[in-house]
Amino acid sequence: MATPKREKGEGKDEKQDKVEIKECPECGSKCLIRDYDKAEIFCADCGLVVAENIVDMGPEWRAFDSEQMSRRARVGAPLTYRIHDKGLSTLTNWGTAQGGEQYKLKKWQQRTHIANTTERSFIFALSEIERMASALKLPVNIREAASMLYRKAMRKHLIRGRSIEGITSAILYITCRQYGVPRTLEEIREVSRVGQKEISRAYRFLLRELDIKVSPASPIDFVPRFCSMLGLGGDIRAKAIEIIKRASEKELTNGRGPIGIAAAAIYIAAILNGEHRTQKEVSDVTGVTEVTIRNRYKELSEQLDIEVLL
DNA sequence: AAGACGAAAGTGGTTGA
DNA sequence: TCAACAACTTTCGTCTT
Repeated sequence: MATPKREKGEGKDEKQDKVEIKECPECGSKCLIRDYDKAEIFCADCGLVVAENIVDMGPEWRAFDSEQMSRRARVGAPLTYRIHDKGLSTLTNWGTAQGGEQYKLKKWQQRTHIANTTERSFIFALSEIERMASALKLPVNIREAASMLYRKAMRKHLIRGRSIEGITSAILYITCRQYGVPRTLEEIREVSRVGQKEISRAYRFLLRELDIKVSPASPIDFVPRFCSMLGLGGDIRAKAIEIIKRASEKELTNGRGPIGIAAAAIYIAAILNGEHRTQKEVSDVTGVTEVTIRNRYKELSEQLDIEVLL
């Protein structure tokens, strides 16, 4: 796991109006994520913040931006599942034909109907992956990996009888994890059209059927994104990661949820660096409750001898 | 008034007989 | 298959700033 650090030649007076960066200077991956809200580019693989303050947005920008945000937050009109083949299949409904040309035609229609619908659902699945990945701001290589995983699941006939929404959501969840930039189940659910229960059902199903092995997510993997969402800079991110590493050495993270650990470490790191965030703020971003943040941060500060003064 | 605290009961997933 | 179990959530009253 690469340790996040500042980019080398980051001069103070270096004007960074337009930044065009193809790959991460740290790990060389093409996993750069451009976060317009926080105006920074960071690497999805190693968490390195490649560039900050890309655009200097004035206050007026904010208003425009929030409008754009709410538009982006809407995931699109609800789909109509029922009318997808209504017109065509009723065209030649002379259903009493038993043999001859009409029978052959009907058979042919049934076959192409099946081919059309599986193709349709496949196209729909890919567009769903694209839509959700876009809402989650995932880099292209993760989208491609997700599409490939869907093809694989299709080849093994794992799709039939299951909702495309559940499968595609679970596939994104899996792929993000595999690429070291895990999303929480809740984040996936927010851009999905189905509930958490169905997503995790599909998730476990896919892991079993494709026998994919996913190592449990490390709390560190969540830190860059959560920090970014809280408006916390690189120093705090580094501090939080250091806390997690020390906790991990003392085996304080065993059996604990990685998100809770990450949330607590960030909470502590922010206070230590004089940029206090309330437990509620951290809770809203991470999706774990304030109670869990409290419990984890009590454990961590106690066991690691960190003085946390509010 | 808001944030932090912690007890107690409830939930959903994992494990082991 | 079922019950025990651990982690986490929900809820809520209390203390602190």
